[in-house]
Amino acid sequence: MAAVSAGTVSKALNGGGQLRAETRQRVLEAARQLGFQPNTLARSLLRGRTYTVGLLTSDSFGRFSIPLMQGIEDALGAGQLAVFLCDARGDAVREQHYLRTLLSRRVDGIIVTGRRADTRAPLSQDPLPVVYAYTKSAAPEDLSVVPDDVQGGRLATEHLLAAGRRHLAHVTGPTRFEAVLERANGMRAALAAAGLEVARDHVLTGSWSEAWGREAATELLDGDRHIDGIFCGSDQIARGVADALRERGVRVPEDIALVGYDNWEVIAAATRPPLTTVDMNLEGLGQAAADHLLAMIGGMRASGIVRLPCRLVIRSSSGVSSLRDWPASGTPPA
Amino acid sequence: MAAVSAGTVSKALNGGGQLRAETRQRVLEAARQLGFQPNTLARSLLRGRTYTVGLLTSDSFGRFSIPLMQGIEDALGAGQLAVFLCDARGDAVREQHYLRTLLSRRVDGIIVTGRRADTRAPLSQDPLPVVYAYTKSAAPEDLSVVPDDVQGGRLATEHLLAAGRRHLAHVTGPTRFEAVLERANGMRAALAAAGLEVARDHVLTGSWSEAWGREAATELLDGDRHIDGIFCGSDQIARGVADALRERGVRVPEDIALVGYDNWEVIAAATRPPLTTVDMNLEGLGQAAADHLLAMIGGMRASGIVRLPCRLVIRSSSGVSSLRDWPASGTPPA
DNA sequence: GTGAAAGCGCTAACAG
DNA sequence: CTGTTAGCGCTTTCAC
Repeated sequence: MAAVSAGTVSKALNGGGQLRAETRQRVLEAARQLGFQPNTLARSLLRGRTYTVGLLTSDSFGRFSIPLMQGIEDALGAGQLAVFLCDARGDAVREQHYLRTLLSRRVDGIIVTGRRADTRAPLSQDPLPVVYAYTKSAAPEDLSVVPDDVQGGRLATEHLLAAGRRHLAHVTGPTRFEAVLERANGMRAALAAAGLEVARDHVLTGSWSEAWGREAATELLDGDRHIDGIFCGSDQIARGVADALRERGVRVPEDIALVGYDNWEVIAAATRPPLTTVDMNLEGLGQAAADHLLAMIGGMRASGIVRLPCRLVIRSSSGVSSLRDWPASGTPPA
Repeated sequence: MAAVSAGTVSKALNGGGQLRAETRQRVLEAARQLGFQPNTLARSLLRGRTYTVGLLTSDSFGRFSIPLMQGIEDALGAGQLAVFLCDARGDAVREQHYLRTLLSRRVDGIIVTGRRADTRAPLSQDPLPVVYAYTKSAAPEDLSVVPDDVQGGRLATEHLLAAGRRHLAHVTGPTRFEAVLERANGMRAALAAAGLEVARDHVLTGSWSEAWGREAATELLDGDRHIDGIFCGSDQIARGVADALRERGVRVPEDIALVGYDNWEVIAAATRPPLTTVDMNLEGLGQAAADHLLAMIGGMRASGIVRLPCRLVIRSSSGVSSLRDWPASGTPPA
């Protein structure tokens, strides 16, 4: 239509080569009129790069995957990379199937995500850049990006200490989750730094549910323990605790200050009073993972475990009003 | 390696052509040893089909998108189709950008999803199969798959009627959502069928939040209304209502039976008492949308609005114990 | 039965 | 400056 050869069109559209401006205009105009979209497949075939990455969830897409995916999409979409979605549902066979699919589609790299930040078996796919996000690869030569749950636990505890609380309890989830241990360790570290420690019967482990939160709160009140602050391993637990306390006539935060974990908006904001809680900044984590992957695709080698800091979101359950510890518009330090 | 030509390899791997069994074996063995994965791009280039579809969320991936995506992935993954993820964040410019990307990548079709089942502008992309899932295209020649919210409202109401309740109220979300109107219409229809109607001051519209549920419950109790059943437009609202009722000494379900909407497990199951609620079966909806898309890719023409039935999930808030209205293992009628 | 050749849509290198 | 050629990895005729 522009009466030029295919090669010339290519140069015109990609801004390359030596072309007369008039010719370039003519081609561009024709392309516009025809609604011409260059065929990415052909280009990929030639270049050996697809500008596509695979997103492989080992567990189903859940609440944690959403912000993570947004962050990943953000970081990759800006770089014009497309994302292939693969939900293995925790099934190794499905995962293997998806892995083959991604390889045959020649993705430039893969991001593997989990439901909890626990350790998992590596993909063992030598020639391809892989980043593990919100899950840790058991292989030390892999790169994993996870939230720093020790720091998160510390953050929550320091906040309670800053609020003048000295008799803290911890109500958390099942000990088989690494996060449970790490958050508790963070708590202990913060207490130790203040010359305090947490009594053995002030740490209650159970499930991640509200029901467990209510049960644990009851147990804490029934014993003869003096408690003025509770750090909960999740917002769901914290909500259960808050409900049980209120129904027993214990005031939050006046009598007992409360800090949750996850910043699950729909839970944390609806709790009475709204929960101060630790935010793992999963969107930032997704972005960081994607950025690392891009670097690896670019030839950079990287391995080990990158821990990203959590931040505290302050609402009223902790009785301290102050700004968030970093500005909402800012990004967490990488 | 198998000492045959590329053409022969192709026939061997794809099971086509006339080959000696021994040759085929030799090729297969060599492919296995080499870990050979045929390059899907090259194949797509040739066939003119990519076995890939785009998933375009107009709103961010949220709670409703998860089951939807699972259903879509299920239906497509089984057919060996891959899914490109595009999150337009409700931004028309981003959406346009993604649309171009998908076209240049030559997807076989597109599924457009929304956050609420409301009407949206069509993609106006003539030559490509498109299905709208959990959102309705304004163009009648497009195909949209949405939950039947009128039927959902009817289901909830009939259940309350079956529980012997006759004085029903409705606490729901903002009237700008089509679902709010449709669910209310379903309620009215069910009541009319029983020779009843709902008083104007028994329908309270507000936001989708727990706080609104609490506020509305208080309002209902403070007025001099006799109410023995409340149908709530969402589980969050229902939870707020349940909390407020309990705190006012009203027993659920003995004094007032409660039915929610969404079957948002984490809310519905944690409510005291656990909520009977309407499930829109979004996973099934995703599957149906994907199946329709496959049919369209296969050459079938289809248009209009497909409404999929909701089902009732019975817990204790409605005071009726019975089986779900269809077996958990079954699939909803398409 | 198997190999050789052409071509999917594009771009890079080289001619002209 | 622009056109021609070759080739990315695969499948599909068509000879042999």
